Parts: sequence; C-alpha cells; structure tokens
Amino acid sequence: MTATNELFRLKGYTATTLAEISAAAEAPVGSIYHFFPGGKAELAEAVVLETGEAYRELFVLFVAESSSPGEAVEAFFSGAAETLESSGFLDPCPIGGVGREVANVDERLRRAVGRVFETWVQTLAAGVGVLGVPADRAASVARSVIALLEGGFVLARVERNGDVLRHAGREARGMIERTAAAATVPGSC
Amino acid sequence: MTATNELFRLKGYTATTLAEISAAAEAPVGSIYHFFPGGKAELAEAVVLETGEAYRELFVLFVAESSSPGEAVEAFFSGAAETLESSGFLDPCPIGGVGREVANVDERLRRAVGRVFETWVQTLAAGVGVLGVPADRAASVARSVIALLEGGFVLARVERNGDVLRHAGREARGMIERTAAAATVPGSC
DNA sequence: GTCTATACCGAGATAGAC
DNA sequence: GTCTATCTCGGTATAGAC
Repeated sequence: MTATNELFRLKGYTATTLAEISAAAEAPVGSIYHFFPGGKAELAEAVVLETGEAYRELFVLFVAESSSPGEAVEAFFSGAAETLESSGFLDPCPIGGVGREVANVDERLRRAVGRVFETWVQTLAAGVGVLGVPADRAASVARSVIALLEGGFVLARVERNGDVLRHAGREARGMIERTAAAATVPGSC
Repeated sequence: MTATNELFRLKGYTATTLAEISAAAEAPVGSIYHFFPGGKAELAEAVVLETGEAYRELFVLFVAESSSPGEAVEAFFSGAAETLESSGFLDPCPIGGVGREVANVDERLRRAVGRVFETWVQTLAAGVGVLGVPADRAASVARSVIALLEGGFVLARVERNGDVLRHAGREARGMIERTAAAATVPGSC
C-alpha cells in the first residue's frame, strides 16, 4: 500500500496502473483483487483513509511539540516543504490529488476524501478553539489553512520551489493568530 | 477547445480521452492531430495557456470594479463559488488540476502551468504593490492567495460546499490587507 | 483539410492451476 | 491465498480515401 501511495504521489490516481502497483509492491495482480475485490478504486480508498489518518497523527505530534497552534501549523508547512524537496517534488498529499481527480467521477472515493478532510478540520479546529475561538469560526479557519496547504502543494510543485510552502506557512500562522486575537480582544486594532 | 476545457474540469487530464474530446467538439479525431500534432499533451498545453490568460483578464475586470485589491480578491473567490455551485461542482480551474497531475510526469506541461501561475502572481502582486507593499513581499502574498484559491477548489469540491470558497475569500482578503497595513505603518498593532 | 477505419498497445479485471 | 495467463475493452495515434 506504500507502493500505491508513492505512485499516486508521482502520477496521480488515474495514471497509475494496477500493473505498476503490482510490480512496485512485488505482489501479483491477483493478490490485489484478493484483498480489494473492488479493484483499483477500493485500493485507493484504503490508501486515502490510511494516509489521511497518518497525516492527522503527524500533525498532532507537531502540536505537542509546539507552544501554539499557529506555531505548529507553520512548522507543519515547513516540514512539508522539506518532504517536497527531498522527494523530488512528488505530491506530498495523495489525498488531495485523488480528491481533485475523482470529485465528479467516483462518489465513494470523493466521500472518503471528504471524511479525511473533515477529521483534519476537526483536529485543527480543536487546537484553534483552545485559543478562545468559537467552534464554527475555528472550523472555518481550519478549512482555509488546509486549503492553503493543498493549494501550496500545487504551486510549489509546478514552480518547483519549496519556499512557496514556507511562505504559505507563515500566512497560515497569521490567519490563525489573527483569528484568535479578534476572538479574545474584540476591539483590538 | 472549450470542450476539452470542460472535460478536464470534470475528469481531469489523464482520464479525459481523445474520443470524448472528439465527440464533444463534434470534430473527428484526425482534426485534433491536424491542429495539434503533439496530440493530447499539446492540446492540453493550449487549453492551459488560453484558460490561464482568460482567468487573468477576468481578475483584472474584478480589480477594475473594486475599490481595493483585497475587495477584488474576495469578490473573485465568491464568483468562483457561484461558478462551482452552478456547474455541479466541476473543477473551476483545469489549470491547477492538470498541474497537479503532470507535475512529475510531463515537463513541458508543467512549465506551461508554471508560466500561467507566474502571470497570475505578477498581476495580483501589481495590485497589492499599489498599496505600498514591496515587490517581493507582494509576490509572496499573491502566491499564497492563489494557493488558497486552488486548495479551496479541492476542499469545496470534495465537500460539495461552495461556502468553503467564500470563507477562504475573506481570509485571502485579510492576508492582503494585513500585509498592506504592516508595510505602510510598520509599528501598528 | 476533413474524416473513417484501423493498427497497436496497454488498461482493468478474471479464471483457474498450484 | 498465490500467482500466471488471458479476456475484453478502450486508449493514443496514424494511414489513407475523399
């Protein structure tokens, strides 16, 4: 499944073939259908859910090592930039890539990606909420931060420049801290 | 070429076939190769460049009708949300979609997408620059705004919710105005 | 230059021996 | 449950009549 993940990051969902996956995983094609009777789409769903949870847990680690959600987010963006550069600008997030490809084509996969994003939103929003931001506002900012991250992947990869992601990280942090400031001291600035 | 554009927005680059394009454009397959000897990739490059310039000009219109770059950006995001909803959540931007799919696979296409993004960055940065923001800082914020837009497309489509884009628009506006404020009154806040 | 027919290949999926 | 051989379909691309 790690093999599938990497292939998705390299070429996306549609362009990745079962033959390639079979070769990279050193497992025959038949085995794929043994574990995933639904074929490619079912395999992709499993990859999306698994990777989504792994990334969520990774972010939680960043939060634990930071003194504020804004700081954690900025560090997370920087980490993604490192990953991007050291991988030769592979897509850091197969989930968003798959999501964009299948959003109007495969309802089941679309929902799987949507569920993953929602867990990310909740996790990040919980962190922001600690700063005294109301839940709905926190969720809204969280969504924008995740959108900025996903879009940052596109620009950084296409321009082959990891700094795009680092700058985006600073902006993401600013978004969070500004929201917190507005929530706690309503009339400031 | 409009047909190709719509198909890319629906299914992405790889999943769109020449047969579909041929059918939608009501033109035989041979004609495609007559105008684009390089086949699918060359056609895609033309679509990317053309659509990219069209969107850039559209944004310039928004700027002309707004009283500030931040307002123009927010309105642009809202317009994208309308488009998204009324199209059944087709990808509003085939450019970013193609970019994400081919970034590590087709160098020529990747560069085409990169050039388009760069024209967008320059156009938006010029608007932000008018507010007194230094050029490099303006370009950096512009990139983040575009990243937020592209990522907003992913989340909004996957969650089937145009409001994601509207909220992102408010954040984008905030990013711009905060940058301008920091640049003009260095010690404020 | 427009269009049709087709070559050729590789896709996802499956059947069935082991 | 593992693996191989293969089915069938649909992909890109091209050749060649009009």
